[in-house]
Amino acid sequence: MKLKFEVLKKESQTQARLGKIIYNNQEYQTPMFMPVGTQGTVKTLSPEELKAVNSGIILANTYHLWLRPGDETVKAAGGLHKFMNYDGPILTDSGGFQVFSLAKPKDISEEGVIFKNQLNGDKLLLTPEKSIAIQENLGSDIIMSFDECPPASASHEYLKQSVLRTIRWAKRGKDAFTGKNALLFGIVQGGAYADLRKLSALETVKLNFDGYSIGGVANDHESKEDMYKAFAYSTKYLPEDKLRYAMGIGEPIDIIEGVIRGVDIFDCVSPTRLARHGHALTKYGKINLKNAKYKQDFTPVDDTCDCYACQNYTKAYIKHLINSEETFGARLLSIHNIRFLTKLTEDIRLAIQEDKLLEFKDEFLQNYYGVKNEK
RNA sequence: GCGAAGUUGGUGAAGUGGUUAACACACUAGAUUGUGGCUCUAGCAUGCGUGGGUUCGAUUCCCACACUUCGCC
Repeated sequence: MKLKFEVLKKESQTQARLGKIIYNNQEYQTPMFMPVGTQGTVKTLSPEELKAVNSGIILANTYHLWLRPGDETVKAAGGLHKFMNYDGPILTDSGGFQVFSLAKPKDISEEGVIFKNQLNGDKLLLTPEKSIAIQENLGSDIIMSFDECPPASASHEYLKQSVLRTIRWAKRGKDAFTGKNALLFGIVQGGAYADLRKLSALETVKLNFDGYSIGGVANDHESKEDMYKAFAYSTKYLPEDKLRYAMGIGEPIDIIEGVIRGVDIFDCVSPTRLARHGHALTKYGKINLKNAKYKQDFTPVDDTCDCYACQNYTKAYIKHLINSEETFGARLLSIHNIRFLTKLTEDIRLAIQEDKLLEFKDEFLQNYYGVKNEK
């Protein structure tokens, strides 16, 4: 079934929107944070645990599932939902980010991108058409166009050529898309340049996608200022009635600033990756449970949190698990960190409802970056 | 009691008559934004068993003592 989206309310002080997604007879609200499950699993969490932290859409990755187990296998299983036993909406990345992170410039051509299969060394060609076909085989609900994601530090000229190529690729992908059961998103690129974001957004919107992504952000150590410009310059030209998705964004402050600039959905590996490295997001900032000061701290990770980890376990115990490389530690912290971000978006939605998003931001920042939690 | 070998940071250990005692693990702290869980960065012995001697200079050479391990009574 196709996912439906509608905007319920616009906030009075900012560009923020409160929205609703209907999927599989379930209702979800935006702004939303989406955990990443690259290989058909949000690392260490079961689908039941995802539901328990009030997670909605999750991500999966075309490139990884294409290589293993193969999209044909997932299709034979009845699609990714059945394969991984998850009945919520699934969004798939197109492999575009892997163009950025894995391919060398010489491997990128008009036809597509040549990858070396990291598992066995095979040479593989991923094209816009192929990417869409794989995503349809996977049974994705929200499909991404295959884009080129250049570093933020790239020159204006390079970024312009990249934007134009991404638009040509978007058109090819749209033509290949069957449109049966999924939404197809176009991707806006253009770094932090107002003219390029405008060009990219307007030309992509002309192709009439079901939603729009903002790509090329949070890479290459760009400044936050540039990231926020990229948000604003992109959403300015996007239709009001379609979902807007900031790709790869997940620091709490970046989510808030994105919402303020009209972004609806965000994804990020950070809650689960930070968890595996022993870090926890808390109301009073990010803490590192590897730090010696938590050795005998028998209080919860965040005493304002309602998650399974905070309700049942202490910092000292989770620290011990992390130090001992026990996977249960990573699981507890992943549950907590994802819950922290889904709770953040719940609070953001409430603030939009009350037209108090800027006040909420100030209060959040005061707690998160202000007086450090020393106890 | 006699003989042999050996004593370097939390651990395993390298090393040299002369500025900053290698490396690894552990530990301490930091990084991580469309995920390899990989990883990366930085810190970590003012001192080389104790005392004395030789020397311009000793962790390194010599002597004594202490301790450890092994062998023999």
